[in-house]
Amino acid sequence: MRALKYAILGLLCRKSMTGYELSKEFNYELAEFWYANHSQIYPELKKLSDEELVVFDVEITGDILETKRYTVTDLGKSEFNQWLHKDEKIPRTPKDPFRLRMYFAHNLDCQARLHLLDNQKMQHVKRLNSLKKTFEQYPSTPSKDSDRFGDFIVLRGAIMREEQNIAWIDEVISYCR
Amino acid sequence: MRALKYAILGLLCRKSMTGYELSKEFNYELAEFWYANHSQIYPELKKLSDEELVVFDVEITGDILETKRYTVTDLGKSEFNQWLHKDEKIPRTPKDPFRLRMYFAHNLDCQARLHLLDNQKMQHVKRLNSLKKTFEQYPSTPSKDSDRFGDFIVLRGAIMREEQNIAWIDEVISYCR
DNA sequence: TTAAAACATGTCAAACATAACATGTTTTAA
DNA sequence: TTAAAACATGTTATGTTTGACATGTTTTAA
Repeated sequence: MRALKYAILGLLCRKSMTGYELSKEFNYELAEFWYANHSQIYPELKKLSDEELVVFDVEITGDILETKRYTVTDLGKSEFNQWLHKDEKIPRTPKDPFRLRMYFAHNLDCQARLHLLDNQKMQHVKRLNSLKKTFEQYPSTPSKDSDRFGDFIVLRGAIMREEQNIAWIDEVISYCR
Repeated sequence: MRALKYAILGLLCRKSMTGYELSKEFNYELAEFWYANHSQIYPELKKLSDEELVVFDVEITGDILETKRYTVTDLGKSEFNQWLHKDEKIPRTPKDPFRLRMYFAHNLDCQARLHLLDNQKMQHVKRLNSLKKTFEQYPSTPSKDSDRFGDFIVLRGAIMREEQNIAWIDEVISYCR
């Protein structure tokens, strides 16, 4: 499937970027639905370059520091657009290590169970608050054709996901009392 | 982290099982939060056996078909229980290829976008209905100490997750019109 | 009786992902 | 001026996951 390939091509369709900049995207904004670290990104960029889906220019920062700025080619744009139109079967539900633990919860006494649940809830609440803070920066829904639309909807999705996670934990807590 | 190891140990704590039976668990019930296919399970069972966390007896089905029934040892039980008590940092949000696509939605015209969204929604509705059907088989909430409690809460979680997925898609559809 | 489905256990190659190793430059703020 | 943080690009080892290859037996239903 090579999702990383298309994630990179999509980002480069917006604007030319360096590997380092791409890496930051995956570790911050995009992280709500995709991530990759630099040890995956640099080799993938090389591959895309070999396939002539991207090209790069070398820039000099300061005196000698070289950085490669990648730009998507017409071929790259075309492959990206083809992928973008594809209907997809929904994947298997993603793995969830906490739910795996809770699946075996009957082996835990009430106190231990509530301890784990409270800890998870706290973390999800924290994440939700940070997402909400980011969301406040949108004064209104961006136009459905602006490139901020994508950011907006996935942010809304992340908020809904966290709210749902918390609601589930609350429900389990109520069963345990 | 070796989550599969603990998933298998947890299942074997309930009752002794063969690799084939474990495999079915991962491809049906457990699939809402964890999955693994037999090509992972058989090697893992061998490893657990080498580590003396499980033992097996060979049974004969029919005339000659050999099956290995695995049982967790005291050491296995102890390691499983240690793992079960562990507080865990919530992992990164799981990857979601459809949200990745929608992140780049501004490159698609309205019709193509709605086509993809409708298609995804349909699949999630289908999955939700099948989950709800399974849920109906629970006349009431199982006791929090029975081993059906785990099944019950993760099933509730799966239903909530699908409802949230559908709600998100509906919201995005409404923005696109 | 026979064909299909289910049972049953394994290996292997490729892809994907993570963390650590490796090396250096530039900017910022104390 | 100097130390820390951020910038910048790579490789390597390890572990996880998937899908295909491989081989056979037993049960069920047409």
